[in-house]
Amino acid sequence: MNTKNKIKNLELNPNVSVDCVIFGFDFDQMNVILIDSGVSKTTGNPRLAVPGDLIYDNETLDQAAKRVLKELTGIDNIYLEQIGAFGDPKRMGKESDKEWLRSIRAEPDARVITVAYYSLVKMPDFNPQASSFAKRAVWTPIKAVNELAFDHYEILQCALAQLKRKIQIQPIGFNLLPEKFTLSQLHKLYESILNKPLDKRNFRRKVLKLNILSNLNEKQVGVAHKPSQLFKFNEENYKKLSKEGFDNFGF
Amino acid sequence: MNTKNKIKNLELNPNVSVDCVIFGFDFDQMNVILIDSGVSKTTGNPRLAVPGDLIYDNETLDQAAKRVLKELTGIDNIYLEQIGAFGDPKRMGKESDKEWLRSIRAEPDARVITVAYYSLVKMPDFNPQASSFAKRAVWTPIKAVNELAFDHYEILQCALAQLKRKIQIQPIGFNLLPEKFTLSQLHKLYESILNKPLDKRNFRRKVLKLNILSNLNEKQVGVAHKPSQLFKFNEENYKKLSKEGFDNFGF
DNA sequence: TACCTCTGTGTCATTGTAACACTTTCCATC
DNA sequence: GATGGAAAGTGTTACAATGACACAGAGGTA
Repeated sequence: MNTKNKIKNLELNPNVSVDCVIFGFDFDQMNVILIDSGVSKTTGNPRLAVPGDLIYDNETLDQAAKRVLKELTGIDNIYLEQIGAFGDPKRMGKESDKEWLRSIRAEPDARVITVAYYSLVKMPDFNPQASSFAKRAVWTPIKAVNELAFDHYEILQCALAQLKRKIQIQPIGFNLLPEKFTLSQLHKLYESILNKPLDKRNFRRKVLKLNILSNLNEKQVGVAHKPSQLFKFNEENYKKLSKEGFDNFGF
Repeated sequence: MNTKNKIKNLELNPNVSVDCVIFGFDFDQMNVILIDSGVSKTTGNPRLAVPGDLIYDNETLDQAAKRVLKELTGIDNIYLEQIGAFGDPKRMGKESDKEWLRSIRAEPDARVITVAYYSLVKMPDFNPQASSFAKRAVWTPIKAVNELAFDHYEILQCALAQLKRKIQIQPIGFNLLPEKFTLSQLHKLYESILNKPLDKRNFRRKVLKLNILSNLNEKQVGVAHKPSQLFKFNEENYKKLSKEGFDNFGF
């Protein structure tokens, strides 16, 4: 019998955690927020991970993901989408993982399954502020990520795969750009996510035909070349389009 | 502190379960396996659910799903794909759910999050045999399903949505048909899953162009109309096609 | 004023899609 | 053995989407 106080319902559930993969784009490449919990005594390297922690028994998984993200990075008010559950019994088996868990968990040996979430945010609007057991929380270029704690590298790869799939079906890319953006920026974003070059003319044709961009009739200023037109995402048109059974953003 | 014996590692984890949505096709409509755990004293109706139960601490989620499915229905040796995690704290809140849980769980009030899986099988090859706490395990037409225990109705709807998405990207439909099948059967299957009529000639053209069907040069026998050609799924061609970056089954 | 850099644009050939109706083949029945 | 029923099987056409491809324009910098 589990001795947790089920009446208070304010206790951490020792067996279920959530992890949040937060993507941002800096006009050059895709980035992800990682937390650093200090140097591992086992490996001598920083213990890097995606923000995540145990859930409370009285919150939904979605709520837990939002709460944990806020507690560890200060980031709030974003839409998180579930990736799936990860539950290999050995997912926390590395010695450096165990060392970390002993320092933060009441039951460091408990078997934990985690539910992963991801989200896309405008990088400049979200400056992660480390707190709780995170010593630092920083935007990291995805290409520079190699080893992460637990199974977080695998989770990141799943998140990337889901992002690729999703961006071909829904115009989620706009979450990653500022209010006003150029077609070139959008173009570069798609190339970064899909990790392949896309023909400029064909890209423009296709994205403009969708009719979900509004030309602001403003130009870039202060650039050392022909200034670009600025656009914004037209939410009303997108909603109309969605209702008509819109389903193809494929590039 | 959780008092579970973490050394033995052979105890059920009270907080995590798996549920399995198994689809089958009977040449007419889509079906799903439901278990019946007896009549609810609260509602007077049978308690129907998708097969599911708690996981053990020493098995992966995938292993748990396979084990649970086998224990409750006798079905073995199938590929299960994860749908996602469901973790509303109120997901087991109905009185009839609680009544059921008290009869089968050591900790009937524990908060349980569940990880859902789905699979497609050839219906005639799998006759579910109820065991464990399942009194009956039966193929049920999806259209006839209305109320299920816990959040299983929601899980079923998610499984259906995933099936629709998936069948447009991968040729998973063949798992639902016998070795030898006719194009009309395949056609009807797609119509059943996508829940909309598809033009016969266009469907045939498209599916034949993919070059993943082998014409067996055999005919149906004993039907009261022009007999149909029989085909089988050509796995080698499909594998070739996948490698070349095949990504469109869309209808 | 020459040059650098990125913006912005059109055509054509090919392929995919959606809509549409009649003949063929087998069995069953009379 | 003739008739009818039931599903199989088959082509064309108009239209939309795709992919490949190259050069002039606008602004800033040196």
